[in-house]
Amino acid sequence: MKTTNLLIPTQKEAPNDAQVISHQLMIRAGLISKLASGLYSYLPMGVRVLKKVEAIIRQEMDKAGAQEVLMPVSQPAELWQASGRWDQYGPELLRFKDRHGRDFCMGPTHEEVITTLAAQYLRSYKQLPMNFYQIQTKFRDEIRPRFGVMRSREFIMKDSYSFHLDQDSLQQTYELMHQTYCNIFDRLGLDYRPVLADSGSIGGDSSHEFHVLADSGEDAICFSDESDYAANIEKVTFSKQEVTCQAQTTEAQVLTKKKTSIEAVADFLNIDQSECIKTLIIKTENGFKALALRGDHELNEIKAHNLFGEFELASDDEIKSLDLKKGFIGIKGLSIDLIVDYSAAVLCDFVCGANEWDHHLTGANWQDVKFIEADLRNAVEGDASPDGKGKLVIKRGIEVGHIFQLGTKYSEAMKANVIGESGKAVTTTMGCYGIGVTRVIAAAIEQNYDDRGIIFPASIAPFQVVIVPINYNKSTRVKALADDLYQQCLEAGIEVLLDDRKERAGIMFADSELLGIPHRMVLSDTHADNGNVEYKARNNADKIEVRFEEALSFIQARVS
RNA sequence: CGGAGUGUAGCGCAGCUUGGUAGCGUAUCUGGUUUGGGACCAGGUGGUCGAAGGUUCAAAUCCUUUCACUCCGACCA
Repeated sequence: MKTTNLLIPTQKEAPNDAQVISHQLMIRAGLISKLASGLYSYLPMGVRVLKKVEAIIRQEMDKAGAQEVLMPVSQPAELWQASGRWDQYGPELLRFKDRHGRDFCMGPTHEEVITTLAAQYLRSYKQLPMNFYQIQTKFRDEIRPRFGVMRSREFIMKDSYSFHLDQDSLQQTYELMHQTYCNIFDRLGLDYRPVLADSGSIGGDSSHEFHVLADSGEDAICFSDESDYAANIEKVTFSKQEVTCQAQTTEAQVLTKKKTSIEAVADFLNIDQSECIKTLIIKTENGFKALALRGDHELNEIKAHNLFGEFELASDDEIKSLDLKKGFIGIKGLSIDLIVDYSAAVLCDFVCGANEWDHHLTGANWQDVKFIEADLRNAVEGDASPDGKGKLVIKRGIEVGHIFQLGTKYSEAMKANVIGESGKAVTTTMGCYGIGVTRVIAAAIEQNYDDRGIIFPASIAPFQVVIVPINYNKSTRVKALADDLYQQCLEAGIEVLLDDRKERAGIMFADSELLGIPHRMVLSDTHADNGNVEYKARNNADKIEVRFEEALSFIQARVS
C-alpha cells in the first residue's frame, strides 16, 4: 500500500491523559483514536495489527480442533437470569431495555449463549468433546477505564468454550488449550508466563492465567526462585506454621497518641512493621468479625471472601457501635470472633492496639486469647514458595489470557445435556478459554518500544517492510527504483508500505520508526549512484547497503 | 462511590488573581527557498473559551448549577 492512500495520523505529542507507554504510542502512531472513556476506534494501522493477532489466534485454535462461531453482543436477560448472573453481576454488566421493555445486556462474556447453543444442538455423547470459539467485541462497564486499550470498556476477545462428557475429557482439552495458548503467545513474540490463578466470578475449579511481563502490569505474579511454581498473588496459599519463639517480655500499655496506622506506630516505637499486629473489623452475613494480620501483610480479599462470603470493611460508625477505638483496635478483650492469619499467630512479644484511645500494647502474646487460625493474607516478596522449594519473587504482569475448568455450573443451569452411553442424560462438563485480543496489542507494545516509538514483533507489525524513497517526487530515478522495488515486493507477497508522500527524509524516517515497521529500505540518489539500496532493521541501529538487484531476495530472507 | 484536578484551534498549552471584542507552539492550506533525521521565509484557514443560568454597560475571566475527562483512593482499624 501507499502512504498517501492511508490514514496514518501520527503525532509528535501524546495527549496528556495517556499514562502508560503503550497508550501514548498507540495514539501517537495513529493506531487508535479515543471516542469516549474506555471506547476506542481502530484506525487503518491499528486494524492491520488487530487482524494479524486474530489470524494467529485463528490458526492455532483451528489447529487445536476448535471451531469458530459468532454470537450476538447483546443478550436477553432471561439467559443471565437462568444462570443466576443477572443478579450476581454488578454494574459492570451494561443492561438496557429494547422498545418492548424487555431486558437485555451487552455481553461481557458468552457462557450463557454458548451453553444455550450446546443445549439446542448437542444430543449425543458421540458428538463430544467439542470446542467452540469466537473473536468478538465484549462490553464491561469498568469502574475506571484506563491505560488505553489495556483496560477499556469495549474490547475484542477471543473466547472459547468446550463441552465434555467427563472430567478426563475436559482435562485433556484444558491441557491442549494450555499448549495452544503457549503456541499463540510464542508466535506473537511475547515474553509471557502461565500462572496459577483464581477463577473469579466466572466460577469453576482449575485455572491458569497467561501474563505478559511488564512493569506497568496491573497484576502481581509470584514466582519461586528455585522451582517452576508461578501463581497470581491472589492465589498463593499458605499453611499453618509452627511457633518457634517464646514469650519473653511482659505486656505493657504505652501511650501512642494519634498513631493510628501501623506505619506510624512502628516508626514511633522504632520497631519493624512485621513486629506489629493489625486488627481489621469486617461485616459479614454472620455479623462482625475481627481479622488479625502481621503489620506488613495485606488482607487477601479473595481468601476472606471464600471464608466469610460477602463482606465489607466495617464503617467508622459500626466500629464505634462495637465499642472499639479505630486506630487502636487490638486482639484482647474482643466481643466478636477473632480470626488470625497463620503468620500472625506465630508472633511473640508483638505490638498491637490496646483497645483504648491513644494506647497500644507492647510485648503482647497470644496466650489467653481465643481465636481461629486461617490463611488470610497476600504473599510478599521473600515468602517461602508454597511448593516448599525456594522463595517467592514478585513481578508485574498484564493478563492477556485465562483458561478455566468450569465444570457443570452453566451446563446445569442451561440444561446442556447429552444422552450418554447408558442411554441416560448426562450434564456436560465445560471449559472456557479467553484471550484479550486488543490487550495483546498494548502488551506487545509495553514490551517492545524505544524512544523513537514502537518496535513491533514481526508477526504482528502492520507492514513487514517500508520503502522510504528520498525525493520521490523530484528524482525520477529514485521514483523508478522505488516503484520497481515496491512492485517486486507486492508480487513476492510481501506486505510492503511505500512512503510516497512529498515529505522530507526526517519525517518519513520518524514516522516509520514510530509505527515500528520491522524492515526499512531507503532509496536515494546517492545510493543509486552506486547501484545500492540501504537496509535498516527497526530493532538494530546498523544500516546495510544492498545491491539493488539483490534487494528483493535480501528482504525475503528477512521476512520469512 | 470518596478525594483531587482539568475542560480555551486536530494535539500540547498560556490568558483567569486584577472583567474591556481570543493568543503561543505544533499540525493544516497557499506561494517560494530547501531536501538523508521531525527545515526556513511570507501569507492564510481554523475556536458560540465543555454546557446552562446569573452578576455586569461589558464575562474565557466573577457566582451558581450541570456535563465530560483524568489522576489518586476505595484493606493498614
